[in-house]
Amino acid sequence: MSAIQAKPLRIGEVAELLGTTPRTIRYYEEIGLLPAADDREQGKHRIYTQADVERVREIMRLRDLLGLSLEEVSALLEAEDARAQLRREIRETEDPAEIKRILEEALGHISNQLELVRRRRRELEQLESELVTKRRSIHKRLGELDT
Amino acid sequence: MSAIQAKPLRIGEVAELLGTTPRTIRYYEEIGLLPAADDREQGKHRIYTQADVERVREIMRLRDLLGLSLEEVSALLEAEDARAQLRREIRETEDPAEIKRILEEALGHISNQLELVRRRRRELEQLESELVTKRRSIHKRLGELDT
DNA sequence: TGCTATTCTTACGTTTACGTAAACTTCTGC
DNA sequence: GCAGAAGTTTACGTAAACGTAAGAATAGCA
Repeated sequence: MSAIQAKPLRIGEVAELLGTTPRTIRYYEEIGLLPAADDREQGKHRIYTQADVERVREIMRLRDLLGLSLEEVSALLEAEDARAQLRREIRETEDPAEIKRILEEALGHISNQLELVRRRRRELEQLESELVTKRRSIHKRLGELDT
Repeated sequence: MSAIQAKPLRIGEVAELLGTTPRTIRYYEEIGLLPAADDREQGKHRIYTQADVERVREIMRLRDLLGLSLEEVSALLEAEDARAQLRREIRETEDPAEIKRILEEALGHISNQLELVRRRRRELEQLESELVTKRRSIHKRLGELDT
């Protein structure tokens, strides 16, 4: 499974990949949405892994698709990060009650997100069906025109 | 069919109905998104019909659901208004070629919107299925915990 | 008719999410 | 090892979409 680690990217390449700008990526780091590599010396170039790219993509997706503010995205991702951390801790825990608690909390978060996404999807479907109806009506009139 | 014309509303009532504020509604009028009743004298209260409410609702829907800027919403609604106007003119036109042209233009606009909506919906569905997968994996682990 | 809640107008303020500029530094290819 | 492209830091700028405040006017109601 372990994919070959793609070559590290620079900020401009990441930006182009995602259809955004370096400024945006720096900004996300600035407000804590992206982790700042703590071993980067002042003035040195930032480097990004594939995982970093995915994270930025995820940020933009939540921002655009769900219309969340960056602060909301932040809260959401922090919760996810916390869960990821806990998942690592789980490996060292033997207490099944504790594991269960952690998993159930994660479940709660995911269910909440899912609710959000589903509500949005339903609203979009509503809008879509209204448009389809409109379109059909136009088609009908165009058809009548030919008779 | 003709529904009883509900009583006219004041700006605060409209705002509450839609979960927004009077300021927002005035702002939409200010930038031309909402028509300004031309018979309202300076200082008099604005009054809104049910149709007005629906228009504001539509604006907010396009804004939130599709993530359009108010300028984009404006362009989109102006196109719709123009079509509505043309539909009225159609009744006075006998030239079928002209009618056809108008209808086909409308069709184009609607199809564009539909594409936009569908793309968004598909993206949301993608996100949704990822969340479902995550959730299932957690459920599975919770299940294993009980054995 | 008077009271009070609501609205109006005007105008400046605010937040979010970056854009832009400048002066300097780091990388990378040759 | 150097030229040029890309990146860094700092700091001010900005556009969109309203928020807010003040002073005056209006509208529904007792």
